[in-house]
Amino acid sequence: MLTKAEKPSLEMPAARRLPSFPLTVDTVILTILEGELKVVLVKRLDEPFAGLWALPGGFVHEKESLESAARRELREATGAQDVYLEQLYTFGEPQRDTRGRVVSVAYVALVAADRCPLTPHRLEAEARWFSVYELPAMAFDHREMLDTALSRVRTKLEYTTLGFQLMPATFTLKELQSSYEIVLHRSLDKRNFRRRLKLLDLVEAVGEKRAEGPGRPAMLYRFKDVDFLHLREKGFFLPF
Amino acid sequence: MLTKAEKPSLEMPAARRLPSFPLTVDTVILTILEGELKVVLVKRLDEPFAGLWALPGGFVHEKESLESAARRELREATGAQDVYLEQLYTFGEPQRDTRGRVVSVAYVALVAADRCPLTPHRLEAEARWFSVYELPAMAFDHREMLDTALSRVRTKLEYTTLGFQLMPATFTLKELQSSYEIVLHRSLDKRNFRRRLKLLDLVEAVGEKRAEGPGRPAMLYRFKDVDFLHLREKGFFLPF
DNA sequence: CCAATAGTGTCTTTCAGACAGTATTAT
DNA sequence: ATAATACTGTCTGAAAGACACTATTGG
Repeated sequence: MLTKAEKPSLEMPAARRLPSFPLTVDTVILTILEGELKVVLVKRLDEPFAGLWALPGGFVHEKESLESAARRELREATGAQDVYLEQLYTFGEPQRDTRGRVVSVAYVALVAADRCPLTPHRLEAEARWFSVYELPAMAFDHREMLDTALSRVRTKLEYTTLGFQLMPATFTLKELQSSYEIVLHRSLDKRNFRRRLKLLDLVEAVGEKRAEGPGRPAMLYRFKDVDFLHLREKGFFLPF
Repeated sequence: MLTKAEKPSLEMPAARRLPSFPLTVDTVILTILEGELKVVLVKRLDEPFAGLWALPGGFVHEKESLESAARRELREATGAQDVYLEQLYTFGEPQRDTRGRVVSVAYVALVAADRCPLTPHRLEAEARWFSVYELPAMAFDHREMLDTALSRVRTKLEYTTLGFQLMPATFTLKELQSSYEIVLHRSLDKRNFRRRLKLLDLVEAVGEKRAEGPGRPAMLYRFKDVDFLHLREKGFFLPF
């Protein structure tokens, strides 16, 4: 564990050892699937809370950064790589894990629907997408983590380009608006939504979509390479 | 360290022990003093970085929550209690501490100028208030922590009642505006500032202030018990 | 031509930003 | 009366919110 460095070592200073704690990362992985905001949960096989559902997470390795650990969990749970990942909050109540004290650094990830393996799975445990409005009983303080994540994402959606992360490469404006509505859990006015998109100069048309059902086909759009300074002037930010 | 619980224990599951890490909390303690935004730094006596200045911090005890640990550090560094304290970010790069891997949970505290002991001191080390614009070389990644804290505080100042925390119980509108200007590091228009205060219904007059210098004396104000729902309607929030 | 969905423009209100003069006090 | 500081009101432009009709397609 601690490197036996030449000069000062964490083992030396006091006669007694420093208290140290196992560290975990837990990731709140969100996507939009089937018109709903969904989160990945895995079924626990081991105690404590065996049989309950939990956020994908695991212990931080010796020489791994926190974000690397979170990305590792993300990859194991969904196969997704290079997706948006943000540190959320650190949960460290002494009693939060019944086995002993474990501190957990929670992360949020947003993945685009088209980059999610349809059924994420790990070797160790069953994993499923759950609607954030139809959640099973959850282990540890994972429900609190999820609530914190939703609150963070909803706030940031309004003044950052975070929403991009949930979309496939091309999409219709209707689909984009739906995503916002699903995350924010309220309806938006179509004209006002589009007016604002135009004002912020966030998207550009790429072609026409063949209609899937009846009715006029919608234009396809993609996100433009955003001009950070331009956005800031309008009180809009990148999500990091 | 880990409780030897009856059933599952963190020592059991695998044959090899789980990696575990010493955890520290570091607190960015901000106040307004002498017309400047200041932060408490303590001079390090021990390696690593002996002689450099650092944020007040220390190891998390066995059975202490993270916030308790931060409050303990806050109390040791300044004597302040019952002040605003918010978790900021967790810094966990494997190489951030040269002694070995230490993960640090950073907190921000805002203290009112009249609640700061004039010269904070600890037994172990010299402590001083530094202007955030005239900083000495700092240990570890503490400079990054401070920058993160400033960014957080500035953002929250604009849409929360966080600014309250920097003020004494009563104050003039001029003083309040000065505090905002000092934190935000830009000047504000007096009339627009007051208009907004009135709109949000944040303060109430309590009497008159005896003039200290020449000129018309200013009214004294205090913060009202804020109506959370009312604020939310106006896009304003409590700071937690 | 009908059903279904995509796309667009205007009015009103609110709020932020820029800006200058009056009021009260001590000397 | 003068100097110093406190206090206040208006105009303008930008953006948000509310709201209804036209356009394009397949059947």
